[in-house]
Amino acid sequence: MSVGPIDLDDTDRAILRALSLDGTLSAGELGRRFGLSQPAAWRRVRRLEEAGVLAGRRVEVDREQLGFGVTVFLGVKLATKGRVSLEDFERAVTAIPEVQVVQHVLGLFDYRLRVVARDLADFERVLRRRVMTLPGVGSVEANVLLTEERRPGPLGHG
Amino acid sequence: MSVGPIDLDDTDRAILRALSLDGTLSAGELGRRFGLSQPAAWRRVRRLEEAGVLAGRRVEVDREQLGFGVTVFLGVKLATKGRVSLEDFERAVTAIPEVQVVQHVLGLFDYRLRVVARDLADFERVLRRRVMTLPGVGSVEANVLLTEERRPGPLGHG
DNA sequence: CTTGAAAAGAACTGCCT
DNA sequence: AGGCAGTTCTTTTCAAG
Repeated sequence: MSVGPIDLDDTDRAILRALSLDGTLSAGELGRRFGLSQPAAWRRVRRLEEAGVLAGRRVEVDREQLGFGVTVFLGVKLATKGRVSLEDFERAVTAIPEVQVVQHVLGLFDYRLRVVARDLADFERVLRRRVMTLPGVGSVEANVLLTEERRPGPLGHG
Repeated sequence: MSVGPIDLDDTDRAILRALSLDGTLSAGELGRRFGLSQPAAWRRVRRLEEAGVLAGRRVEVDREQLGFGVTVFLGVKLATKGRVSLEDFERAVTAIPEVQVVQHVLGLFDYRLRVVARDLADFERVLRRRVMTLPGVGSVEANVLLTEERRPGPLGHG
């Protein structure tokens, strides 16, 4: 797999930035934008994929369009946190379909969950019947998502 | 755009689930998996795109491969939260390149940020010189990401 | 819904500077 | 590294059942 440190030049970073916004861009289009031929752009993309920098391509599903208008972030603090209880918790939380993301974290909480629901009443059902009954749960804190903005993020020095 | 409620059948949901895992799947491959011809599968994908359910295609960039080994979630509570201070905060936070996601939330915190850094020393620099100096910041709480698992999430009833 | 075909475009290869 | 030319595959659309 990864054989060592990959160093990117400005063109690689421009390609990554463009593909982060629109994953459908073809090698030809990338080449047109950044002054490369189609094969040259294609070889750069393949190199980024082989290096593991481009880790995969995903579609973004708009949950609002599917009737899931509520997104809540839960911070979970476990009551007991031995090795076994972490595994129990992770296995159980993975079985809740409304949970989109499970993050094991260090700090005030032990886990952070991204949960989607149809509305607040639906969320309350998930919280009471699914989350609060998870094995080892101590305290749970919630934040309801209002708006979210994703940014390109850093790609290294230029 | 969206003209009303879109109802999906089991095949649509199967397609969405498959594309969430691998956005490169062709219409032909989707048809093979779910018992459709290539044009039939292609028409379903196009319908999902036109309905806005398939909101876009993105590449996933592995920040670890680029030397950003540390991801931290920050919960930010504002000291003053008038309309102006929200806008000031959002404009200023957007200018920090290390900030990947800005979420305006309701609850214990006002904003949640996803921040990436090269290491903890680098994160401390971002925290002290960039985040703590944002306009209107009250208290900041941090959780360091250990592991993260994304799941398909709910797509509606069957 | 299906199959088949055709046109366009994207991906990929080899060779050359 | 990059470009050019060519081949192959997929996508996209259409015709017809």
